[in-house]
Amino acid sequence: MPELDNVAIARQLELMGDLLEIAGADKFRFLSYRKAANSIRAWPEQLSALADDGRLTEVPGIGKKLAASIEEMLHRGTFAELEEAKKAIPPGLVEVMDIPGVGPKRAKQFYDKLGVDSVGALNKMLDSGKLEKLGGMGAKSVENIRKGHAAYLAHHGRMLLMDALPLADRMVEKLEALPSVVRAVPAGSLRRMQETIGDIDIIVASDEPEVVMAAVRDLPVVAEVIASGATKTSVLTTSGPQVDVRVVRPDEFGAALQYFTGSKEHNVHLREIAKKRALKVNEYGVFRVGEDGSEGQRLGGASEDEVYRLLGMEVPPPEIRHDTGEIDAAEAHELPRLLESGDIRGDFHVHSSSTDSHSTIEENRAMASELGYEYVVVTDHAYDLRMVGGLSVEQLEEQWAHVDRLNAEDSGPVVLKGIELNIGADGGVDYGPDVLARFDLCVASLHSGWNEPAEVVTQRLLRAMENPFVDIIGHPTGRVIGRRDPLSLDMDAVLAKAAETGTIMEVNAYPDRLDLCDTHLRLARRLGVRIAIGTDAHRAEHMRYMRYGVATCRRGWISAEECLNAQPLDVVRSWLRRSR
DNA sequence: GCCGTTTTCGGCCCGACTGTTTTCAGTCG
Repeated sequence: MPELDNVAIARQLELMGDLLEIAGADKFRFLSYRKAANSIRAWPEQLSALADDGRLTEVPGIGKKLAASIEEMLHRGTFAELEEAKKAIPPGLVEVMDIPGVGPKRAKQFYDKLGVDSVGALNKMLDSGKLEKLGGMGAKSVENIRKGHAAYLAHHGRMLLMDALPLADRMVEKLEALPSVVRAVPAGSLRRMQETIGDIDIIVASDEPEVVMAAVRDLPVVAEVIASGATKTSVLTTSGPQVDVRVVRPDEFGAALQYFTGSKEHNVHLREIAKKRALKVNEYGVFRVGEDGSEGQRLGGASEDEVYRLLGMEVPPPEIRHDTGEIDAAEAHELPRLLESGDIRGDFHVHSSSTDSHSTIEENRAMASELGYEYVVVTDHAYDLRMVGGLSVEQLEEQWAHVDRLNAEDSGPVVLKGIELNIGADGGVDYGPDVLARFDLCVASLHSGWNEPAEVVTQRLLRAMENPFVDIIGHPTGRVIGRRDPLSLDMDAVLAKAAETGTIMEVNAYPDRLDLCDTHLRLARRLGVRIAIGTDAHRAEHMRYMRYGVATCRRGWISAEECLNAQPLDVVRSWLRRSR
């Protein structure tokens, strides 16, 4: 019986919540499953370990009942209630709810009346004309679901942050150019810098909403207007993603930005706290609630600072608003000062044209200079990755001589001699200690093993970390977002070994990797493991992806003190294992 | 199903837009 990790447990609870919702269960009952799943996904320890000590109920949202279900899951791989729920509602119906325009009620109706139990089955019904005959469904509703189904097929799976950010920036720029617009800011998952984005939310401050709504409908990137009311317009853009633009009065801007930045879980928790203090928070401001429960005096909401201040809190950075501890920290005025782009002094993972990059070491160095860096590391592929021209010792000698000349020439950023080693089947690396000792630093990465069991991959990684010349582990889980699952690894064991050996863990900033991810980073931080961001640039421009690495670190609560990139060169050297 | 400095019972966040409803339900965020 393979051990269920936290994500697997969270998924089962989410499925249970979805099935309960479709079945028409009490709202707060199914919400409690989702709430528990949310905190489990972010929990730094494995629940299997907590269960052994009888500490499951320490996780917020897990009570006696869910603790028992989780114990059962850990033993049997599933739990009785879920099996029962699956008999009542086919799990395929859950996916039908992913179609815009179909929620739990309609999904249930389609199943009960037409036997729809999957997206495919719904597609057939769309063509049959039977949907129109159902109660409460008119021609327009069916047409909306038809469009939703098309959008689901075309755009199922979310877009990468790097694809969404430039589109949002362009739209914001156009809107801010309007005379009637005071401010326009992207909110939602984009502002929280999530790895992937579903749709784009933009909040606009203006006293002339109708002018803004008309302007949004006329934006050149708009392919279709889905809905357009007095204060909200939803459009499909030519590149695919849906964009929702909301207009608020300038004195409501902070409240609206806070509200639409989310996350949903963060906001729910915030409003609970407000309510306990006889306050109400909505997208228009913070209000005192009257004795009779009526909405009383408006206390503020022009800025986000004001909203949180009225609740007695510091402002949590958008990246950490997941309701995974940031609200407690904000109330206690104990939020960490997170790493910022301005803290970054260099890049620890950059390839050159000596192997498979399009850019030379000089071009990388020029980019480092443009970015204001003090140093940049060349980490070309090592010998064993022959496929991309991994370097022989002779080629390395040439590169080192070249780097020495560059560093002697002028006063640009210092180029460090690095390498991206391959972790072999036995945990060994490409070169012997005599060669490894000559690098300034070594990154070591797994480039194989996607079909190996967790124990094997974990052992390879642990072995590599016992090599005193391995300074940094590159893209530790090997995932490629939307294309390749992470390696199955015992991350607790890996990070414990990193703490023990002083090995630094990489945050690979390449936008479809972002590896380590936020949850692993929070665990690393707890264990005292240090972090290095590398862009894995394969052309000099890729070094600009550093912003995605910084965002990932921020989502993992990493501060400048914990990040190698924020240190001056002499401190960098002192953190490396080889210098101890 | 969870949770408690108002509570171990009775709460649990809030509003906009759409369509088909003749007064509101469903969906979405």
